[in-house]
Amino acid sequence: MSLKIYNTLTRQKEPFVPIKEQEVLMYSCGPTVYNYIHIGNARTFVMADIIRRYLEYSGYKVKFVMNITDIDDKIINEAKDKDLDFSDVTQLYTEGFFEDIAKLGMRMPDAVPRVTEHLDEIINLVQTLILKGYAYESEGSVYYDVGKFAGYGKLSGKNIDDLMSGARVEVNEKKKSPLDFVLWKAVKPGEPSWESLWGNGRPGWHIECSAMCMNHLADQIDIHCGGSDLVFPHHENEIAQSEAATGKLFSKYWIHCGFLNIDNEKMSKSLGNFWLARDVLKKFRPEAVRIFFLQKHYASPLSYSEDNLRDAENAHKRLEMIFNKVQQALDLKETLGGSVGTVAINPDVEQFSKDLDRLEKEFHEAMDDDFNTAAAMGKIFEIFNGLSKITSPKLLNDFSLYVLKRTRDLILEWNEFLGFLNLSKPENVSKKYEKIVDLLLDIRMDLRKRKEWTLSDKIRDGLNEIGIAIEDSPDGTKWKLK
RNA sequence: GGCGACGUAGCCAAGUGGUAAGGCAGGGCUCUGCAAAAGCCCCAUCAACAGUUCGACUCUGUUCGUCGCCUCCA
Repeated sequence: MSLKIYNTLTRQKEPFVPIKEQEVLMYSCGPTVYNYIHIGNARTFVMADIIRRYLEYSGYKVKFVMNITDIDDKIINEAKDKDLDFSDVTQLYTEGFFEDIAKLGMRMPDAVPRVTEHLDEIINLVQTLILKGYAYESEGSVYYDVGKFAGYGKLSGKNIDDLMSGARVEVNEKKKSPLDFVLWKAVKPGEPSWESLWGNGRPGWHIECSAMCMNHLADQIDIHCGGSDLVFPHHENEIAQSEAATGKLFSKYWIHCGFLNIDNEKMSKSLGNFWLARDVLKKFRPEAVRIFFLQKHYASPLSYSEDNLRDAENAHKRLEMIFNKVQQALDLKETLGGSVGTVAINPDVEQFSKDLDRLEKEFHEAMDDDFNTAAAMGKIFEIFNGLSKITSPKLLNDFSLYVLKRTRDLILEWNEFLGFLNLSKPENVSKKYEKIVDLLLDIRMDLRKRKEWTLSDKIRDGLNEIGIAIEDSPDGTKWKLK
């Protein structure tokens, strides 16, 4: 089975066929940097990153661009409130954005263009639209003449008449039609501005994405993505601008990520019901956040709650534990220099091996079915459930090790785009600290041998209180930080 | 008002015209000085009603409920 993608433009799932074979040009609308991103924003960015990396895993060469909008009303307002220059605001939150996406395990896009570095391209594009008759200048501003573009509304399924009748658009005498949107805003006193053919001003919202997309990718791209709230007007307007300017189809596929809801309402900065990604990440590990996202299809709304995050974190802990057991079994073989018993093939291991073939196939089918990560995660949990049964040291032999290694490698490959495990080295606990804990456990072991339970439990409870969990097992006592 | 999405176990959530993945929580058991951890096992008939069908949770219609877009928003 090959990849299918739900395309907002056609309202159906379609086979994915890029414009150029094996090469994918992909653009995602990035943040407007007037604040840190919230966890709902993060969902969209993480899903775009996953799609990008899954495409790479599937063998495509992907060029992925995500813009940063670093000039707009909200930024100007934030700068005024804080009595800062607008560039101080954008610098702060741009850096914050990079920190957040790194923490979330996203890879940097191939390019992260900023609006303020693309004024020439934007002005040229606006000029092209004027020359082609799709835009007009009015008192130093330039507007897009929506009525001139025949395909207006094709992405969002709206038509101009409906939009007119239900118009909640502000009346503006400078515009021919209330639906016309601004490409270039004439400067207002005290606001940052740039020179243009129409006097000083700044770009409107929408035009920057068209300009930077064309500049960093091409007139025609394969995938354009963003949150569902961008379908109208942002993406609709991008299409109008880009296609009017080039006469070509702008993006072949449009992918939209569902909202993150909170208390059954869309999380949004304007409603004030949001959690900053960085604050969520203080409470929950990044892998838990990713699993939380992955367990629901990207296009559906997802409910944020600490309970849901906690569930995902518990699930992650179990995956991590089982993965570590597999890793330990494989390490053990290296310790033993490759010679482990040649016990007869265990039926459980054999069964798992068969299941794995099936689950691997089903995993790929799920991912190829419009990036159904929820179903794909189900397969991963099934694999881990099977794994937990066959990591017992008693079962180790050449066959089981072969199966474990194959599974481990598969998990590592999938983790590359899903990111449900953290494979970086655990935080270094200082050697002294380790030795002190080991010493205490050594003493406790002696006490236990003498059946001095009160004292030995005192050590256990004391350690537990300061965040060190003790587990007695037949192989000795283990400890870990909680 | 226009357009769209959704309603699956205590919670989260896949999926399908032939009798429901997975996660969390919960229960039982094993191990164990106790505890913890881990392992094993158990845990739904798919909002309601009507219709199409040999057969529907899956198709059609109606009802109820929830949410989103149409204005800044990932």
